[in-house]
Amino acid sequence: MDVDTRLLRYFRTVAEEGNLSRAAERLFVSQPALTKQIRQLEDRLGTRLFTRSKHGMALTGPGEALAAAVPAVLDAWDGARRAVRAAEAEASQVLRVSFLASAANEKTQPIIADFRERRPGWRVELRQASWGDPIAALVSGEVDAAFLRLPFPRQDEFASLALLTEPRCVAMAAGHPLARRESLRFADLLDEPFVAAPDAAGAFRDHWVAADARGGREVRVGAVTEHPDDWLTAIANGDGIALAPVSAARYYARPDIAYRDLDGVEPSTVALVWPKRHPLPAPLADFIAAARTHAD
Amino acid sequence: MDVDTRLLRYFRTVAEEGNLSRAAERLFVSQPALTKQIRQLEDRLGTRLFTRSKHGMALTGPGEALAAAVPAVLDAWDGARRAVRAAEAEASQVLRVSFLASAANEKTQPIIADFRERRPGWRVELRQASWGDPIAALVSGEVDAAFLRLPFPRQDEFASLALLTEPRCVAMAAGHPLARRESLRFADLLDEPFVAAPDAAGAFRDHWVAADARGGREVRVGAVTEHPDDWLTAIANGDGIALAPVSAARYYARPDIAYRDLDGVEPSTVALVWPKRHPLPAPLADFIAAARTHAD
DNA sequence: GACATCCATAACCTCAGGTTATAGATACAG
DNA sequence: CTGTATCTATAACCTGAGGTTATGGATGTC
Repeated sequence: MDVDTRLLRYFRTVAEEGNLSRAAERLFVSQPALTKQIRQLEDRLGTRLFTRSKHGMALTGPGEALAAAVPAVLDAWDGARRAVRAAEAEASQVLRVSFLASAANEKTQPIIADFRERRPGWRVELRQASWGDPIAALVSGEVDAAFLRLPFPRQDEFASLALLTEPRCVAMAAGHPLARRESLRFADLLDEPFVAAPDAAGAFRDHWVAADARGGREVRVGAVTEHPDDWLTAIANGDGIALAPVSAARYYARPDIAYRDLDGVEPSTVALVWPKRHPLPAPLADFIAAARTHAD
Repeated sequence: MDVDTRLLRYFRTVAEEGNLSRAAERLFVSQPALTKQIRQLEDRLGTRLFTRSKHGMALTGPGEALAAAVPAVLDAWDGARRAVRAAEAEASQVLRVSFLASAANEKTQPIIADFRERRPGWRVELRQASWGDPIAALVSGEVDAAFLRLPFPRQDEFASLALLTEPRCVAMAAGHPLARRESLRFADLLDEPFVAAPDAAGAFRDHWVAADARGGREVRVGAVTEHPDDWLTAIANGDGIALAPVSAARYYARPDIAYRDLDGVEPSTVALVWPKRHPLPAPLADFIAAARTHAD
């Protein structure tokens, strides 16, 4: 009997949740799709994996046996994909790094140059990460590392090296009344609508609306964006204001956007992020070593 | 990225064969289906796994990395299924055993009774195996063991315990001219058409047409059958004759079939067969122990 | 007893995994 | 040098799988 790892992920999530409806939400499929898939897995294995009740789904003995065994299957496949990726990097001599916004600002190119000195013939391919899911390419193995700003989703599952920290400022439409002032305090902004990342970004989004500096008050959301271009456009249109690292004034200078110094919010830290795994592929280890020499 | 183990088996077979057309034959799919699936795997992994030429398919570096890693994935899934099956046997207290024809003849029931003494509350569920692929249920894990006659396909991949050996006779239509004789020599049968198993059964089929006793001459095939009922019908109809264990006269007695003693062919051995694996689930180990006490 | 929440089924839709037919490329033999 | 054989790739087509929405049945709680 063959099986798709998708089906095993479905099973694992149902086992963890104990409830089809919640598991379906986590998996971004409808509940009937999930119930059908779980039933199909049971039919093909020829045994019940769950008992069903009003309280949800409880694992049977065989279900527990499968729940114990599934991580090994999924980990083996993850390992296989990583082995393929490492071999492909070796063959093509390309390290893939995803990034958000301005990556590591002015440190980006020196890091890459340092790496190329350590690995003649190699190059670094930079790829834009999705704001809604900045670690997707890391998780899937499409990239080897990423320049991300702390915090990011599932941060404890990855290793990271802080490269630089810079203050955060506020970005607003050039014609915004507050744009007349050279400097602002965060307290001045509590009632302003914000351009924010999607809810799904969790702590990442909280960080960029400075949720911890609001004394429990909810942020007013003027627009939700997932890409820097959309983010800039929404700001320029006056849909809302946004916190930004001060380097944004350099990397995203536009006549219709004003950046103003800001007190009262935590600074922003850029880190190089990579999967927690031992041993690391040698080229990735070299890239990390190069980054370390340029870290603050 | 998710993957189906079917796709990994396709990849592995192509890697082994180095040729899509031959791999497609082994996998019982068409060559265009296989080329499409391999291409899809490459697209999803984002790298070439094979180089193509007139000589066929050669693995690339990433392809070799995947070829090295795939057994771990497939073995992990096999292990998961076995764990589920063992848990299910434990929960239901049922041992599943497949068999061909008359299983272990008169030894079958004493073995089962002995096992039930060792494991009160347990029972044995007997399931007919396919003649064309007698080990399918063993391979898939649907059964825990099987009563099979030696030789059987992929025999070296399984453990076995010979239970009994009996002479082979010849079965023929009751009206067959040779039915007048009480006893025959195999040399008398060389020109007779035979009722045979499918070619795919390999050594199993060779055994039952006594290929090794024919001095290199091909057998004349009067009919190909995959089930005992079809086999008996073909013999009774005079489509051909067949070698049979002498117990067939007891278990498959019919007025329209004559069984005659035969000299000049090897006897037939029934064995209990189970997967080579350590450790064995305790219930299966008990069944094997029970069978051992009843072996010749 | 009404409502909320759980899983299951029905009906439907789109696309994936297979087929056959055939094309293009290339190596080899005559 | 040409024809043939054999390799992989593509096109067109078909059936069934994996998803959806709508809804049903069961059950627990207030």
